[in-house]
Amino acid sequence: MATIRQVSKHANVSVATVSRVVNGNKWVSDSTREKVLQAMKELGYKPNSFAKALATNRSDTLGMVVSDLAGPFFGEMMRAAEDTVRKQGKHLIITSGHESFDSEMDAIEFLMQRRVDALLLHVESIPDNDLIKMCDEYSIPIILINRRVPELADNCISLDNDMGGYLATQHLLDQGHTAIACIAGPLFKADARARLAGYRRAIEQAGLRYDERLVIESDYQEEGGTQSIERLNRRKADFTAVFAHNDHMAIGAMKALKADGKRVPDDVSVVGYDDMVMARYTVPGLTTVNIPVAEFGRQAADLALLKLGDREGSVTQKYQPELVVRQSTTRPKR
Amino acid sequence: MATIRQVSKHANVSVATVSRVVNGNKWVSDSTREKVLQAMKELGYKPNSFAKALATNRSDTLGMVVSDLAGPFFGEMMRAAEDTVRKQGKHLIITSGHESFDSEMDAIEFLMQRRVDALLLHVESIPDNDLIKMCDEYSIPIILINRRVPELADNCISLDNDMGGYLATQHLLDQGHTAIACIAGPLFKADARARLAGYRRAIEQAGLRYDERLVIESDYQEEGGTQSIERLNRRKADFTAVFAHNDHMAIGAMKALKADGKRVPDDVSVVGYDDMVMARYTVPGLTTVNIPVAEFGRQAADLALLKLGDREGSVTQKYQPELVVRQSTTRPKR
DNA sequence: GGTTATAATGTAACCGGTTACATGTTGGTT
DNA sequence: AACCAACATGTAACCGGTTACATTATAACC
Repeated sequence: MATIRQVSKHANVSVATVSRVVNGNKWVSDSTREKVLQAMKELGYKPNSFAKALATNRSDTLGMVVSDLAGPFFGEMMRAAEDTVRKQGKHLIITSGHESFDSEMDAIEFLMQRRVDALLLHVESIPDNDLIKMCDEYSIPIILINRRVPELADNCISLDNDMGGYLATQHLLDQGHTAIACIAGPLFKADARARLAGYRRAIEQAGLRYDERLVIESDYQEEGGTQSIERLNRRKADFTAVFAHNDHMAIGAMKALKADGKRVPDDVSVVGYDDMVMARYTVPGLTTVNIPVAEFGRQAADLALLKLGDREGSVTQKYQPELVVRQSTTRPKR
Repeated sequence: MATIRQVSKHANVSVATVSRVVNGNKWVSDSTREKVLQAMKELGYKPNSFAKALATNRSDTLGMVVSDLAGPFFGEMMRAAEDTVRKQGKHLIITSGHESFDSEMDAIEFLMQRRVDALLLHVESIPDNDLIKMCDEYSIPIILINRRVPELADNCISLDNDMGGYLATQHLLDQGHTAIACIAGPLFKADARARLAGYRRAIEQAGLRYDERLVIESDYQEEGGTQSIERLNRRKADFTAVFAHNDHMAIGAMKALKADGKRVPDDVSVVGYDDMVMARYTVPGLTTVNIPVAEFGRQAADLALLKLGDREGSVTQKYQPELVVRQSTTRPKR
């Protein structure tokens, strides 16, 4: 692969001149520019990004860590982030954190070795404190996606999960439900806690009592949703509606209800959370809370570019979820 | 950020010695090694991957181009490829080709500038000829995923699409269908042509006549599936089963059939292709052809590593699809 | 003691760009 | 003719690693 010196020889100019042509510096006469471009084409010259990054101490690349490369959630986010970054002529390197502390740290290490200009992190296993330390230590912008660390508020892009839980519950209350079960995500996760808080807020605001027996802590898996219904049954809990903290669990719950001979929504209404693709295809269609996933990616990238000084303006950092009403909810029939 | 020279000063040794410690070279005494490791820790030293890559002319990184970062198909593939690559201590940079020629070339350009050690390409818009030229020009392994270019057979990981079309059609024939419509993908794409060829082979092998009026060329979109049924109706085509070249179109077709008052599978059986996640959630569950997506990613990575000499053994390069039977197909009722 | 093999460490050129600074050229002013 | 501004181009140091080769220290053998 041709180097800048080969090009300079071939075009009978100095390396500095070639560099100027490549970088669009204006101090080059038209005739020289032509000569150089010609030489570049003839030799198939492509600048070596390593040499460039080494010399400039800039990689023009942002790094992104996601929990998992598969899954609709991350796909949309990555796409939006990449689009945004590319429009600025920069690039995005995406790595997977595999939802484990070591692996997430590994991924960050890798990106730092590549000297990325900024980090977009969607990490779940690294505690707040380590993140705070990291922001101190590394001198590049670090954006946290779908996470809220008070000390790093300026670097967080997060969803108002409390509001989401509130919306879902309020929708059921509006329809006349008064006994609403809640299948929660693992409560060590902040988003599950916030969704639960929103649920509770709606319940109490409606003048109802918050009943712990109607709340089950589960695991965000479909199977967990199924088991949660069974656990509710064993508790002999009485309810006409279920709010699950994600769509997987909602689908699991619907299966369990069906197995019990209950009809959705006639006997029990169900609301999910996330609006995954499949929510459109279940029968009945799942009423759920939409997360603006693509927005997350776009805005995280924008925020990073902003901090790098490559973009002007400001960035919204907290998003409002929206309720998507389908067929899995209706007025209680009894 | 500390450099190797700072570390060498701090530990009172030469840069060569530090480099030896970092790279696990054995010509270092234990006491010196200790000293150096200590210095590295104290300064928080992280090797600059650019400098390293520049000096060694190796990046220990593979590049991957996918059509779209979102979508379950690519997600699984990326994950499998990344896992495989990481196990070899290397890394993967993924970029999106956005299904356009310019964009795909762009992505490749970017990866070449990063001097990746090999390319894993899932591209659709770059013609065979350009790919062949590329393989000549670049001196690194280039693996083509889900594509079959005869001249580059050794670098292709592909699915036997002909077999997939055959399997789907044969399944319907086995159940007794004799009038099977086919909603094809855009025929400028090789995979659609192969699936159609498989369909035709099964039909003719069964002693039936290949009837062009039962074949519609569509666009791989859900809406296209819907329209295809309408077009078949306008042609007054008579059929008891439909084979769609992907699940999106199959779902669109089912909707159109339902709108026509026809029941699936009692009046018309439907088979899709791809086994996307949603195929499990449609009603009735969609019979479809499974693509071993994760295998694609894994094997593409393995093949590249093999060619780089970092792995031994051989790699299967053509995969057999499998039929997944669900509830959308049954014996014809008339 | 001299010779030699082996281990441990250092020196400096090199990878391929960028860029501060030096130098050369041209045309216009006074 | 002398001077200067503006433009065009070249030279060489530098970014932070790797590594061939040189050098020195240590032990072993005759």
